[in-house]
Amino acid sequence: MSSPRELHRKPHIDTDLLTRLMACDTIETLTSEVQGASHRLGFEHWIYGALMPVTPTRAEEFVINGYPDEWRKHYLESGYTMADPTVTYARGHVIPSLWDDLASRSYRGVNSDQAKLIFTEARSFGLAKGLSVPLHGLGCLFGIMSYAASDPKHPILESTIHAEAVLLATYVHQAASLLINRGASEKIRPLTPRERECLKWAAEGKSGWEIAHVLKISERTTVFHLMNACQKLGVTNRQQAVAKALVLGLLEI
Amino acid sequence: MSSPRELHRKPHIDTDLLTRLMACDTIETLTSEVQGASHRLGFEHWIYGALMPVTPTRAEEFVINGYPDEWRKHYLESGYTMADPTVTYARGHVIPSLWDDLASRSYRGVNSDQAKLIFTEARSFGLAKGLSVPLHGLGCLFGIMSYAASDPKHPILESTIHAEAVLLATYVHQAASLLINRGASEKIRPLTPRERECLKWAAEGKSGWEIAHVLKISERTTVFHLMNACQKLGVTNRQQAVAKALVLGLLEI
DNA sequence: TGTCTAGCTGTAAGATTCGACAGCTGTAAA
DNA sequence: TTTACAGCTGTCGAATCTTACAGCTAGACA
Repeated sequence: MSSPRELHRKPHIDTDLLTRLMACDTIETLTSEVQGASHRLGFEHWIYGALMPVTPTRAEEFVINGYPDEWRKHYLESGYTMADPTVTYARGHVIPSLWDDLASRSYRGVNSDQAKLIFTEARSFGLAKGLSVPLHGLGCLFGIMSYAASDPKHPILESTIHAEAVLLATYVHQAASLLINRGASEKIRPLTPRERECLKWAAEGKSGWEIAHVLKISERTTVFHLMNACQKLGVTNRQQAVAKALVLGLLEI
Repeated sequence: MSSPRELHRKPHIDTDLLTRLMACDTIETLTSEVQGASHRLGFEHWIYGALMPVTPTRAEEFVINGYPDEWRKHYLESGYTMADPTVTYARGHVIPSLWDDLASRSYRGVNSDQAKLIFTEARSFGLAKGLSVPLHGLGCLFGIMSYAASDPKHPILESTIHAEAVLLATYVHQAASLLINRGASEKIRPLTPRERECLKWAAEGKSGWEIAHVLKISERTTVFHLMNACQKLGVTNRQQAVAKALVLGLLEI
């Protein structure tokens, strides 16, 4: 085994930074802290985005970034989000990837030519070498933290900066999650254990009569609990109740 | 901005390792590779676990580990999984945490005394200082990669080993996901666009009649599509179809 | 003691879904 | 040309769900 104590140097990303990030209560302060941390890793540019579900089939974006305004503007006006290989990559992967690697192969049938165009254009805006870190968890569909350096020879993979960028990404993800949830308007009254049980069995395809027998209560009572669950969730029927409870993580296994 | 090129040293976790991990097609070879990588980070012991959903409300564990057999045996026999603070922490967080920090605070009402007991016992088996990395994504409910060193003075936070442990964890998560999916028995025929549309609206609480009007087709046709979707998913009703499609990520937003 | 909540139960009418019957068009691959 | 499949449509009876009505027990809390 190697002797880590002799190999270490002071990391760029430490728990002090985490404390500062978690203390951010506005988008501006969080952006400023992330900007500083990214710079210390040698990246002039960065962007964090997360897709938060608002209904079972719709989601809204949360984005903070330290990208050049002109590039960001051009990107949005061109509708690049859906064609961006870093975004499609992040949806289905967990390991970070260099932009160079993403440019050469296409994921999920995304047009490879357009992918290369996006990276070429990005380079012309000063984003020469990039790294994208997929993010998952905390109730978001998926998220992404991308870093970019103007120096095409930035030694991302040849240094521990690669790893530190991943660590910073998780910090930002957690901090952003706090910010987003702080602004969450909809507050759902917690479900009772019985309501959760009934919803679970409903999600397993059981009818009211079957749930009643499993829980050894009357069918009327399961209807009662499921109706209460529907009201608390603010939905119109069991399908939607099951769906909403699932995406909100209310039916913990 | 700092000059990363002058600060870097060769990382312990690199893309060569990633390539080797992704090439593993058995639990044994994967375990062996992870064992080596953990050792290079100064950790004698490690464990990877993931909870994969098999139905909307049930999941099964996938675990590979390089823990002492005696400790693993005692852990399982004592039923520690549900009380383990690292596990409950991983479920709701994305940033890595030292065991020392987990021992001092309790999450989700987990008995703090039992938490401390687990860590104390672990130490007696040679797991003195530990780090747990939560993992999410790739269709699992949540996962965890824990590292432990027998040296209570292992400089986890004072070095970039902290960050590299996170990077390695994502590599293992991706590699394990490949292994798990390789053994996935149940293959679901892909849903047609119409079936997905109908399921989406069903998840939004719409009735067959309403979906028909939204999609400008007859009610009979929505019933037809939803019935086909139920057959493909192998479920008995719409509730279960919505639930299963959601957890399998078939209703992409 | 009164109020709140969780949990429980009943009847009944109307809306919705399920399941099996049967049959159409258009496109694309073999 | 045949085959396959996506998409589409119909009827009908039975099962299930939704939503009214109305009322019970037990424990927690002020």
